[in-house]
Amino acid sequence: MSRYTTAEIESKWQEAWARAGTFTAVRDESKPKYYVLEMFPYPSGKLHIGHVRNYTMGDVVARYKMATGHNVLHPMGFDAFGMPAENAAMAIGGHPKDWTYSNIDTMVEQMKPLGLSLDWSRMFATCDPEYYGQQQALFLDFLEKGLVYRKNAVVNWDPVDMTVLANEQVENGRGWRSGALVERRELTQWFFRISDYSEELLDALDTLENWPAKVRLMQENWIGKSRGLEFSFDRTDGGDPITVYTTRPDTLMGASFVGISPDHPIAKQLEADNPELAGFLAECRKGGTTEEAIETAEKLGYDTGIRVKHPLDPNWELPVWIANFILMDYGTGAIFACPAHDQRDLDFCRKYDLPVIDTFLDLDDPKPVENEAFVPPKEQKVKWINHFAGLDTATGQEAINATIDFAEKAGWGKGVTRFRLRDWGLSRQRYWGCPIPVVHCDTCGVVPEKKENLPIELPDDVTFDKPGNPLDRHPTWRDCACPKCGAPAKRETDTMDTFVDSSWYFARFTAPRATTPTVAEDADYWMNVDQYIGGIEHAILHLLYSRFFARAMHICGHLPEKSREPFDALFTQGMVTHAIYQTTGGNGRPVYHYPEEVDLRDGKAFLKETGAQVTVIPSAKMSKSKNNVVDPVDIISSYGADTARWFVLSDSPPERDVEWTAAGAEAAYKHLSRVHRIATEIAADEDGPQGSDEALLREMHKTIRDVTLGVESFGFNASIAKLYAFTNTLAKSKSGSAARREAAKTLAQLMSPMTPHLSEEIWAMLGGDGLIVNAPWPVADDAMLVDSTVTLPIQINGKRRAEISVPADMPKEEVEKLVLTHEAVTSRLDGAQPRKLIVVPGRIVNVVL
RNA sequence: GCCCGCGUGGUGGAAUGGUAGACACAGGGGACUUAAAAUCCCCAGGCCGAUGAGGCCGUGCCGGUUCGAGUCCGGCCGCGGGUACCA
Repeated sequence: MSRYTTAEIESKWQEAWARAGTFTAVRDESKPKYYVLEMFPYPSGKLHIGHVRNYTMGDVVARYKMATGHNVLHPMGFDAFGMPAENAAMAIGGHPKDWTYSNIDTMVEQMKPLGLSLDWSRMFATCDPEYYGQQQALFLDFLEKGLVYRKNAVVNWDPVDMTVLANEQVENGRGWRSGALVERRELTQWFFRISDYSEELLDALDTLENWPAKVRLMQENWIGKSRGLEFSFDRTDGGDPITVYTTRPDTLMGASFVGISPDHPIAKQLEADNPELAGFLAECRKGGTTEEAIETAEKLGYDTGIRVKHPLDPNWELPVWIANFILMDYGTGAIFACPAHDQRDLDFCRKYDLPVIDTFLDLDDPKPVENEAFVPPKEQKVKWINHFAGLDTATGQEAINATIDFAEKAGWGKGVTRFRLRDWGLSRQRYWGCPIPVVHCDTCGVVPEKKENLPIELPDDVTFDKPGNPLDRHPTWRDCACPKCGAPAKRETDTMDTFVDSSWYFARFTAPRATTPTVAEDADYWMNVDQYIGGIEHAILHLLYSRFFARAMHICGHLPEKSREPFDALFTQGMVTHAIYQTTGGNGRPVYHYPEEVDLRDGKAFLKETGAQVTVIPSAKMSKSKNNVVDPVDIISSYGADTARWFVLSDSPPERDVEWTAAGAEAAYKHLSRVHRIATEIAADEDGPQGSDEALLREMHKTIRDVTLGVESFGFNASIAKLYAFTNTLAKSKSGSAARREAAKTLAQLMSPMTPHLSEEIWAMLGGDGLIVNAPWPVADDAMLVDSTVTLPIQINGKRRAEISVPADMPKEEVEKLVLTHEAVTSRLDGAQPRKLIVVPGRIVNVVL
């Protein structure tokens, strides 16, 4: 009997697919196209079991679509620019380019044995000059269409290293290398005008029916459309009025002070001749730029001494404070505070002893605010105190609308719609990214490069021995001629955010070698991505930026109208986690151990070498530094690719995190061996016993239905559970050999998206036509799916007490009669009539006593 | 802080508002074997009961809607993701 020898089987079929060119995508108008895409990886150097899970899911979809008659595009590439390459160059020497390409080679080598249905001929890395040169062309087109501009924006500034830090390089407000306190500093940066598309990006979310609702909701909140009132406070000193924006104008009678951002022009103006204020502002500018850092920082305030008049009462004066929690980026950078109905304002007012004035009270419990702000939902009716628009009881929303109307009629304010979404800053003061193709000329200003000069390539001769951007200190790269006047000029040394690279790679895959960003025929044929698969961590930024880019590319003629939304369906998969094994070293610091160094006994873990007990931290995200990363190469070499694929799909629902266990991998291998053995037996048993076929074939058709449903709805774990069950049925079946042969072939087909090599092997063994990868997907016969009898559970007062077996089409009245004579019911009814009898045909019966 | 998720046996998990725990792992028992491996069969949420019949409890916690809630609603707790320069 042939054995399940994975190495041999897997390479054999991979060669067969390669010879047949099975996965090379070619335009073919006679078939419906299907574009499956998994978010491409960052080339960290090692393929991670999480990658295996992600790509296997995409592969299941791709192979299933092939089997259902689609012309499939399933490409792969690398998101290859970014900080880790520069960090590696700083830490261990070498060049980011060499590090990156060597990592890519390694990862491709690790990916190929998985037998993924990828069209490798389309592969590229975003750091290929052929790719980023086309990205520079896009940038120039965007510039021409007014989609890019420059303005000031704040960055994390390390005052010791004299360099800009990424948010992740700021730890507890300090630079990760220098340890210096980080400051927020302004730099001139390039921006994409994504906020011009706020309304459209928001509205179009409704059309993305095949996206997870949670992702649409997150994007909706991120875009953050709000309606509010904009108006100005007049200053008592005659200075320029202070314009504020508020979403709660109904609370104006509870105003306590006017607050402005530390970055507000008034603050900056006062700073010049007020050293005390300058000190305060310096304090405000400490720390990183993240929203989290700003929101959770201690609330600080400074009374500017400026006073303003309340718009509804000229005798009411309010102080103007500078407060560190007010963002210059949102609204007008100035607010009025209503402490009674905003916890942050209340905390601030209590700290600085400012008045707290109630504007409305709870209908049921009308007590004034003390240390907890009263913030009811906007739909809740409340009791208004002295409302200027004459309201008594009304909801917050009604009051907001009434207030805006009132202010507009009175002429002192106007209702405006604002968005939280800010323009996308793309400048990075780093080397390993796509150079921004512009030149700074003393006479012409900022001048775009000529397209014929693209790509503007990164210079290779750079060093990372000093902090900062090596492009800035490169002796010759910066120097160039102005494309406009020819005079000596300087290149832009900022490179692009790596989110730019990943915002259009899906379009580039449709024509990866073209000398323009895209080619109309290819983009028209292959776009949109029919199924996009990736991590939930990309729910907002990557997906929102890509949606913007698709629109911008359409405007510039690089994508068709239909691609304004480039991803028709989105699926977000969970992470693969693994326990962390930790002991404490002599210096009291944690020491992390690899899984293979640890023995598991009686639910406890011990070091193999010393026998010392190890602390187990369960289900942590795999991380190189914690030594809990499982290398899929080991699993593939021990058990084969099909086992790795089968295991990452089984058990956990794809959208949820999955815990990797070696035992699970071994069990998956055992199962696949069993399937191989069963198929081998059936293949050898051509003239075996003839038995009843009906039951086996019925099960087979139900399995076709259930597995298909699972694959179509990303319920791969459910499909696999059905395949286990059907394998058990087949193993025990006493059916005739022809029926068993048909069942085994169908089983191989249903497994083929998950375990393509084993399925090809079994298909060949049982005399299937051609390659299984080209075989049409089995179709369930409806007639075989209906059962003639059903089991109905009988509940009494909602608790299951008995069950009856009835013909599936038995009328409700007959079921009721049967139930009322059932012993479990009569004994409890004790002669009385039930209060209610609920019969859900084919499902359940509930008797209410 | 704010936004979005998730929470079910020893473990991973299943369950269109309708029999909670399918399927699998680990575990226990048995068959085969000189023995082991491999394979095959059986058991298995907790408690009470006798290992039976049967009963009670049980899907993070508290409350609600419903004939019926793991599922829907409100409030908490815990964990995870994002928070605009990690990708």
